[in-house]
Amino acid sequence: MNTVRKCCARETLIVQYITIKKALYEQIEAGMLQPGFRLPAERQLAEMFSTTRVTLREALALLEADGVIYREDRRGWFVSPPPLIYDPSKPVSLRELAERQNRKAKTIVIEARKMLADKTATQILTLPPMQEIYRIERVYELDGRPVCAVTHYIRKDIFPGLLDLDLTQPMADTFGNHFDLAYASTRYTIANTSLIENRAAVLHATDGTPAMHIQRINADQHGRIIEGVVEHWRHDAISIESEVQFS
Amino acid sequence: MNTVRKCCARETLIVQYITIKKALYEQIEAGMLQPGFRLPAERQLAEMFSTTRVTLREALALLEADGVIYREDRRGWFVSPPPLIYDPSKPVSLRELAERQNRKAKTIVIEARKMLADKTATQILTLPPMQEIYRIERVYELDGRPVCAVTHYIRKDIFPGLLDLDLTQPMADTFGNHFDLAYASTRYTIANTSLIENRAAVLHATDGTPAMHIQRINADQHGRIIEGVVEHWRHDAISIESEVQFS
DNA sequence: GAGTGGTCTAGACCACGGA
DNA sequence: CCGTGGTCTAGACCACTCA
Repeated sequence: MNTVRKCCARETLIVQYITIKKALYEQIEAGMLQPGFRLPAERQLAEMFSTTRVTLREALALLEADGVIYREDRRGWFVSPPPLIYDPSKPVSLRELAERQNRKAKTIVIEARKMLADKTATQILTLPPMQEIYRIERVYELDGRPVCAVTHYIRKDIFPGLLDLDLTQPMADTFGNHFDLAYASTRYTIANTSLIENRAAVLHATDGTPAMHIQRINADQHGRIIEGVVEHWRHDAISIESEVQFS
Repeated sequence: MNTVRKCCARETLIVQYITIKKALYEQIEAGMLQPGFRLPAERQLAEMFSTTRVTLREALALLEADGVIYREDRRGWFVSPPPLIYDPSKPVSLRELAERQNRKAKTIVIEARKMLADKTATQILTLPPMQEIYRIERVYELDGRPVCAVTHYIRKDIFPGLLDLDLTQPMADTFGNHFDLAYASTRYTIANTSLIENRAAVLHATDGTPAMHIQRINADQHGRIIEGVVEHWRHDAISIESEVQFS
């Protein structure tokens, strides 16, 4: 048994899972493995690298953290497609964004209902207590892969009857076409989290999958906060890019 | 032995490491554990939750992914302080940013040298081949904790003698005071990665620690690209927040 | 020098996916 | 129904940290 004993990343000693990570990475980068390609079974890979599944999975987790591969719950590991370039400072719908980058986007409605504003909603929309709002849960698919779980918190008093409209459309379009309101400004927050429970499930992800959390608070042309959006992206599926002029 | 067998996150069955994660999270949120507090030893925690170190570490990894705790290489797990609020669309130095948020920032120079532009530098600065540039590696400390590894790629022809100046100062100040140049626009990219090797070492992090990667390409008032900045933040230490008016 | 985290082994059972 | 990934056990050795 080729038991290379090592420890301590510090001294550039031999760390198996780093070695394995690099080996797999080279294969992928060299274009041997195309986006969407499924890696061999974990037990098989473990044997190929003369190690155990636990150690192998350390290497896979690293590649996942770097956005090189991703996991479908219980289905295996796949090579990540290039990320969608996303500019949160521009009011462009996902559909438009995807089209411009020659990707196919699809929006799926998971749930849409009227509800009493919970803590999150009250805070985001700066509401008084006991307000009714609309909450819409959707999933973005990119080239057939579910990559983002979105929750919209929307002012019910401003958008009466919203739930009767086609909720697979970009929200900005619906707001514009049916209510004559447009996004005039947005405040956004980006941080890292992990997917759990329902959010993981709708993205076919395992509990604990790393994700990028984007929250937007949108105001209309009258300066009113009309909507809060919380997005959880599979973090390999997205890259934030923006350009700013300083005045 | 309380061997709660479970499987599959899907059905909300009992998953030990999720349970443990939540238990620890509650303790922390309840304010029982203050920022900077060191968690008990892994073996101790494992025993407290009647499990093994491997499973316990799954739970810790989840909390780490959520930015609730962080790891100092070989020293243990600590409760994360609140993140620094960071707006990449504003030309504010880290020093100023930290001060405004009542935090203490310190910049440490790791290495500063003249070098032939490598692939990254050539690409970022849009240089012809075989150009000499300055590369400066620094580390940001926040309240005494190293949280960000920064690499500056700087046009040598535009900033002659830069290396003789005080490189612990904010780069914008140095550019302004000594060369009469200011940042006029920036293009930035945000993505996730993990820290490895040197970058991990300077932040006292373990190989594979999740990190936020921010790259900025800065132009001066004459429209020239003068500097590329690559930052790797411990991802619990930072939260991106910005506000935009659409025109 | 004791204790801790970093890394690794060699197994195991379960539930789900897909044939 | 088989193979796979998801989860877990019960150990082990090493190098580092810190008292």
